[in-house]
Amino acid sequence: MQRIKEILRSKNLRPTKQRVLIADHLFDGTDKHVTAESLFRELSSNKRDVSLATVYNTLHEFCKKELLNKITLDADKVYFDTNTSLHHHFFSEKDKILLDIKNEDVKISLMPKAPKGKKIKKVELVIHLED
Amino acid sequence: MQRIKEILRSKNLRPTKQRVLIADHLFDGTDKHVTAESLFRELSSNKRDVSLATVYNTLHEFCKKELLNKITLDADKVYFDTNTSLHHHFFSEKDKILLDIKNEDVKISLMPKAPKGKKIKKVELVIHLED
DNA sequence: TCAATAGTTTAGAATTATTCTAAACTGATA
DNA sequence: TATCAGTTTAGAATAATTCTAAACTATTGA
Ligand SMILES: [Mn+2]
Ligand SMILES: [Mn+2]
Ligand SMILES: [Zn+2]
Ligand SMILES: [Zn+2]
Repeated sequence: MQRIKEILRSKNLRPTKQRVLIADHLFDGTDKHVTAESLFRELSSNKRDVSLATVYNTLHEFCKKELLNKITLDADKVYFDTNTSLHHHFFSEKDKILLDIKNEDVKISLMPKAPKGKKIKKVELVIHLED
Repeated sequence: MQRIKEILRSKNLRPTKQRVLIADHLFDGTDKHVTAESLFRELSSNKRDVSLATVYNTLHEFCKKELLNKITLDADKVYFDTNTSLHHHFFSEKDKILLDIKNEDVKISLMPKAPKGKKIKKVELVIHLED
């Protein structure tokens, strides 16, 4: 719990009850891809300590502070990735499931150069799956 | 106009007034990335010959018949691509603009293998841009 | 210790892209 | 030309997300 509070403080986020609960759930050491709804559901399975609005607020703040990465490859459902290291994804549209691809399992040996006046912010490889 | 009707007939789509109007606009030889709204706006600039529901219906049908490709990389806005050949995209989240990357400008020399029981449907490289 | 306050949480309303429904319409066919 | 499957449509419904504004709370400095 102290570890979680440290993480929050280090990002200038007050360690409120709700943020600690959310961060504790998210940063438990296992990589996760959550949606606002899935996270809200998991948190409120027992007690209702966090509102949906706070889940949204917190996910966005965590993104801004680079504790999470936002992934949008499905209309109407944004995923948040606790694995903030460089990596890619498999995506099964049918199952709505995201799987990590380790960065070393992909090699892009030729990349186009960015259009004039723009910089490359992120290179995202999505491998869409079917059965 | 006859060319457009041929395209539709070849896909077993009745060349209705609305579909011809839409297809004529989409398949004019230049590659486009449209949204339902943008297409609806462009079509109804003068006369109102097509309803928004029909725009949605038609875009989905054209996708099913592989006259278009669906691209979802922005929550709440689906893009439809008239360029159905193999290629990738730059995406500027700020401008909400998609730019084609020619397939030969990208080389992926190492690809992970699909998870057991799944096949690779599509490999999508999205290069996110910033200023 | 505690008051002040900036930051945070919240319920519920609003927004918005998209889908659904069911009735009216129309292109193809015989 | 009648028939009917296929198509279009307005408007309602849905659903993820954002907004609003009032209540709450962690922090801080007196
Ligand atoms: Mn939507
Ligand atoms: Mn949405
Ligand atoms: Zn991931
Ligand atoms: Zn394209």
